[in-house]
Amino acid sequence: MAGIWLLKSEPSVFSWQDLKAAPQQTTCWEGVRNYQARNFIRDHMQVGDRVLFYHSNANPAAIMGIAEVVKPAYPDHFAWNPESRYFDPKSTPENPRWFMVDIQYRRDFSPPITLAELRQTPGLETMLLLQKGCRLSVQPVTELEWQIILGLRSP
DNA sequence: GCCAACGTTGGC
DNA sequence: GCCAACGTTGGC
Repeated sequence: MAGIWLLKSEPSVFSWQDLKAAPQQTTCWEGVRNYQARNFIRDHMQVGDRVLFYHSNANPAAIMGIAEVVKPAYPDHFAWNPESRYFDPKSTPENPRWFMVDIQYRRDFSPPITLAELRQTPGLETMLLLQKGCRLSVQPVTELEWQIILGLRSP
């Protein structure tokens, strides 16, 4: 069964609007430099997985909409570029340390689902995003959490 | 801008 | 393997 994920992005770095404006409304998800997040990407993400796109360090912090994984994990070549902010000299083409997927826009939540709204929603109390101190930028989402969140913006 | 929470690094 | 120091995240 296809997985469900929540991806965090700071809108000042890469926003939901940036995704929608990208060619084919698709982007590579470069720059993940945390091992736990890397493992989710490399070992568990599949084409067709659904993605909640979350704006962190934003006002307000919110889930902006839904995207989908359209390319399976491949080496994050930004790690090999000394000019990149994501450069990591310990990652090489022969032995890549970091991986990314491509995601494509699917639809908006209108309005976005703010962190405050998520916190008020019954059934989401154990969602990883809402746990104190959880900084993980790639998080698995349960089917139940997904259904509850979709229900907040059912057409 | 503050600061708590967390992950990583590196000396020992 | 321990753990202090440091850097980063991210809500507020």
